[in-house]
Amino acid sequence: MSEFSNHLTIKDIAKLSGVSKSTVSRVINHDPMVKETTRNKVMAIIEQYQFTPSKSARAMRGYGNKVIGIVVTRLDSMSENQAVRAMLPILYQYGYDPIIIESQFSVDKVEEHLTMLKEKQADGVIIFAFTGLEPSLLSFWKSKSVIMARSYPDFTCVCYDDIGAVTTLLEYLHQSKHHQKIGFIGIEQHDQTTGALRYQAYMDYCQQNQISPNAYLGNLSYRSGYELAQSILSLSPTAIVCATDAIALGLNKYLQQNQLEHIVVASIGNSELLNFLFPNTLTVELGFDKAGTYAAKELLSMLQNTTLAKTITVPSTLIFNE
Amino acid sequence: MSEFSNHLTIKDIAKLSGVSKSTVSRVINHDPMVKETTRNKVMAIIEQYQFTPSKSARAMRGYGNKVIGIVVTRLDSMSENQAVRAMLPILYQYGYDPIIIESQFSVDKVEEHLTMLKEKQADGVIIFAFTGLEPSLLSFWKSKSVIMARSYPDFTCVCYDDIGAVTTLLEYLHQSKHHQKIGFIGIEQHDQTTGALRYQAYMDYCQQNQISPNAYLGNLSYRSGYELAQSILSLSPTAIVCATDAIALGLNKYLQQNQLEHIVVASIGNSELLNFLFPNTLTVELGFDKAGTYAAKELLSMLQNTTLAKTITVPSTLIFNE
DNA sequence: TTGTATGCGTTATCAG
DNA sequence: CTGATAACGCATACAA
Repeated sequence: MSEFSNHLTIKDIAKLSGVSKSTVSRVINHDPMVKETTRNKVMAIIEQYQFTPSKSARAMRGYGNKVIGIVVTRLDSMSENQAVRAMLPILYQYGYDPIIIESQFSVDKVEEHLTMLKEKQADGVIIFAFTGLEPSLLSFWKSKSVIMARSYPDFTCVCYDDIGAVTTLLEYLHQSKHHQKIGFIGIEQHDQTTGALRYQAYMDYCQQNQISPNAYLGNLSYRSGYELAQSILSLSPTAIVCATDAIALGLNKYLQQNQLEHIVVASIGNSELLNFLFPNTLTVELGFDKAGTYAAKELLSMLQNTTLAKTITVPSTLIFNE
Repeated sequence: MSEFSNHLTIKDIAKLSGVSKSTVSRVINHDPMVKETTRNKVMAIIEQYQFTPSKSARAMRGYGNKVIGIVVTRLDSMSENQAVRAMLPILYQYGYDPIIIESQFSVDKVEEHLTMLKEKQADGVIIFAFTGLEPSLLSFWKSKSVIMARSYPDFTCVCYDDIGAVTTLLEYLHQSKHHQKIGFIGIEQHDQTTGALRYQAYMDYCQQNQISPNAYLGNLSYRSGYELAQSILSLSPTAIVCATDAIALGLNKYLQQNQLEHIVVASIGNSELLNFLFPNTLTVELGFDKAGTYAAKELLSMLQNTTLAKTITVPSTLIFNE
């Protein structure tokens, strides 16, 4: 009767195989103390009935329902995607269920998702930060979270080397290739990292090396790069550094349309697409996948032994296309 | 003593607020039968101690740990991404935890993930199919899964209108624009949908309309489109249909380099990128987001009342760029 | 309206 | 080596 309810428990398996609940439990948990023959007997029944122990029940007994939340800004962000792809295998390996959520750059959504994760009693969170996200929101998670792409005091963060990336590009263009007139197309400064940090790095380098700055700031889109191209060309630079691959794409398109392909374009990202369409672009890679790996491993170690907060900066690397 | 262990239970809350466990439970579950005053009393304690009932324990009591697995081929696939983004909000709304996994086009990985989900007692699965994936693998999930992008008998599937998309493009080029020499660059036929189906649709249309076919098949990459461009041009087509946006990108690049921009390019996908770089490309949209919505809703209704398997084909729509 | 007792499916402790 | 039995944290029929 009650056996028909499709949902078998160890109790049923016990009855079916003529042993006690305890023994079934032992078999399930690979207790070495059970005799070969009984183990086989029980295993047979388990296989036959396709039995799987109730996850909820064993979770209650400590065999944790380990889940960690990953809050990305957008699922289709190339950079975050790469980082997430690096995290997942690590998380799985340690028996965690990653649940991925989109914030869509909305603080409200983050809050909403965070309380949801709290209710679900998630063990930890990885959050991709964005402009406007205040650390106060995250206070509850302080000891069990890692923040991506931004550095907050008292939190564990994994950052990209925005400044280093820009500087590397500039040094290469200026010192190795002897460009003197180097322009910059970036993102408006209300974006703290991709915007302000990269712009500042450019301005700083200019000042320290007596280069007269030639910079324009727009937004994250391809179009922005395209539209700002004309302005920046008025000072006839021989090289232009772009804050992102998307901007470089737009710029390259403009240069191509106007037969200005002798101008060197440099950018940050190293996306496959840019590399294919405009292989001459000089690029520096920020290390998104490495960042993902760091983040996952760091969170895991935080969850085991309470380590103290630190900020990891992933090194950027200059790419030489063949 | 034992109260210090940070992990409070309703028992503790009960003691703290001078009521019984049951009453606390009632408050938590919004039982309307509890008196205002006692509710407030208990709520106060709950707030004060930031108490959250054990997820696992209440899961065991039926307040289910609803989780559904989403197996994508690659997290960074544009099309799947779009579909997934449409699914998530729906799933959340109904209290399900989506857990996203990558198959990386490997049957073994799918199998591995599927048993993992089975162990976790996931309630349902959405799988993005790929060439080589056999329905036999999915037998266990038959009544609680939806397959994306491919149609298997006896399973609930959400497919794209590959044939319709190609036909729409051809009809427009041939009948409205009177092109007579229309080429095709596709994917090799071992890919059943993007490859074989779209190719067949092209061949069929050619045969039915006395167009002499001019088709080449490669792989999914930008480069493939670029490399096949030369071959296809030998028959000097006036329009070329591409199986995907990526191919169209490659083709467009070749045409641009060789000043052949008078040749009309058509493709399937309608990605923002292609639209920006080569706005003259004629595109048809497959409806990835709509597919995601369908899939999620369908799975949800399957999980409630056991409906019978059906295949939904998402209609494609021709896009007119301004 | 509230408290008591019981059960959910496991695992852990202790005898046997 | 195995079998009773007591937890685990919560929900609920039943009693008060």
